Amino acid sequence: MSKLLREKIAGEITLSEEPGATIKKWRTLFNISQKDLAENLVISTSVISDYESGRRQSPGVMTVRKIVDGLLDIDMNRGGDIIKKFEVETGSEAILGMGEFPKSIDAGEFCILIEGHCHNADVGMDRGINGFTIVDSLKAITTFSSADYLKLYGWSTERALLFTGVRYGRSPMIAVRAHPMKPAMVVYVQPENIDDLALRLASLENIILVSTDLATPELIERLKSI
Amino acid sequence: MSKLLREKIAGEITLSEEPGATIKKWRTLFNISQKDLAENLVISTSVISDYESGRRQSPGVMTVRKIVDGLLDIDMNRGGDIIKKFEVETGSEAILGMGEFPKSIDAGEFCILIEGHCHNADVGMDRGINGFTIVDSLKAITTFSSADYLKLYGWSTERALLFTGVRYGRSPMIAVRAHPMKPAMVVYVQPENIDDLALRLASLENIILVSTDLATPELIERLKSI
DNA sequence: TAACTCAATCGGCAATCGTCGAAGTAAGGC
DNA sequence: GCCTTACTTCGACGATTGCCGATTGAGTTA
Repeated sequence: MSKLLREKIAGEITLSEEPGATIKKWRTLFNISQKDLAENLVISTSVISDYESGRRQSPGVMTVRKIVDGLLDIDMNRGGDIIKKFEVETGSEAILGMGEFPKSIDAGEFCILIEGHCHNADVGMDRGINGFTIVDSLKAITTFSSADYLKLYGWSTERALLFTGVRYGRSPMIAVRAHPMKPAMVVYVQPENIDDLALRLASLENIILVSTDLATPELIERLKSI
Repeated sequence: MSKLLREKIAGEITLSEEPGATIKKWRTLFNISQKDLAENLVISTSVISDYESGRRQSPGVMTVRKIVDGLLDIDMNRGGDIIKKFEVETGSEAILGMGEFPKSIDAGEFCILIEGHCHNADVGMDRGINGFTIVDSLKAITTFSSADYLKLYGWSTERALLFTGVRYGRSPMIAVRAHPMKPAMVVYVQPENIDDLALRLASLENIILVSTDLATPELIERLKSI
C-alpha cells in the first residue's frame, strides 16, 4: 500500500528548508484545496495557510503527520487516483512480506510474538529487531539474482529473516552464510526439518535460529501489528 | 548518495507514534551515544534524552532534521560504515541523474535555469516542475525493460525528462508517447536534430519540448542546486 | 571501591507552536 | 458590478517546545 509514499512525503517535508513550501507542493500535487484539507483535519483554513506561507517555520512532527495523512485520506476517498500514480511495483514475488518496526523490539519478545522455539540458546537473545522479511525459499533460490538478495534486507540488517517452504532446513542457512550481510535472526516457518549443520552455522554467525508453527498469513498479520 | 536514507529516517521519525523511540532506534543503529550526538549538535545531552524518553512528544521538523543530519554527519566522520550498509544500488546505468525539488518551480524559470529554448510555444508554460530525470536515450532504449520505465518518473510525473545523446530527435518523444505516464516537460540535451513529428507529438500530449546546449554535468549541478 | 561513562529525570524559562476568527486580496463566473 | 472560490495576513493566547544544568542510577573499568 502507500506506506512508502506516506514516508516519502513526511521525510521530504521534514527535511525541507521550507517545510511550508513542500507541504504546499504535495497538497497541490494531490489537487486538494486548503479548504478541503482543513475540513478533513477539522481545523481552520488559515492554519494551513500559515504553515504554507512559513509563519510557522518548524511544525511539530505530529502536525506533519496529520497533514500527510489528511492528504492521503482525501485522495483515498476520491478513489485514490493520485496515490496509485505514485505506487511502485512491490518487486520480486519471492518476497512475501517485509516491514520495518517503528521501534526496536527485543529478540525474546519477538520470539514470543511469533510463537517460535529457539534452537541455539548459546547465542544471546539480548538484541533488538528492527524489521522483518518473509521469503519463499524455493522461489528465492530459483529466481533471485545476486543483487536481489539485497532486497531481503529492508532498511536494517538488524532484522528477522523468515523462510517459508523449508524442506531439509539447510539451504536457507547456507545462503545466509554465503551472503555478506547477516540478519539478527533467522526463522523457519513450518519447517519439515531442521538441519544440524544449519544450527552450527547459525551459532558461528551469531544468528538466532528459530522455528515457528504459525502459518504465513497469521505471521504477517502479527508482524504488521508491531 | 545518502539522500534516500536521510529521507527515510526523517520520514520514519515524523510518522512514528513515538518519535522519540524511533530516534533512539536510529541512534542505536548508528552506534552513536547520546553524548556524541549532543556534542555534534552543540546541545546538552539531556535534550536528546528528553526527546527519546518522550518528554517532548512532537519535536519540530527543524529538530528532527538536525538530529538526522547529526547522525549521518557523525557516521561520515567515522568512515561512513553504517551509511554504506544502508546504501542501495542506484539502479540502471541509463539514468544519469534524478532528483526531486523541495518545492515546485515554474516551467519558465526552469527553462531559464537550464538555458533552454522552447520549441512549441503553443503549450502553456504555466505549470510547476517538481523534479527531473536525466536519461541516456541510447542506453535506455537498449537496456530498459518496460517496468524500468517507471523508474524514469521519480515521485512526481510533474517533472522534466532530459534526454542525452539525441540523434534524430524522434525516438525519445515516441517513447514518451507510447508510455502511459507523461512528464510535464521533455528536454533534449545537445541534440543533433529536432524532429518535426516529435514537435507535433509534444503539442498533442501537451508536453513542453525544450532543447539546451548545456553539457550533462553542468545540468546536473544546476538542477541539484534548486 | 572509587572513578568514569551512558542515560534518565526534572524544575525552570524564553521562544515558538497550534489554533481561531476577522479582514483583506486576487481571479473567475455570470 | 456582485458573488464565489481560494488564499493570505495578522493579532491574540494558552500549550508546548527547545534548551540548560544539576542530580540520580545503572554499568564498566581500573
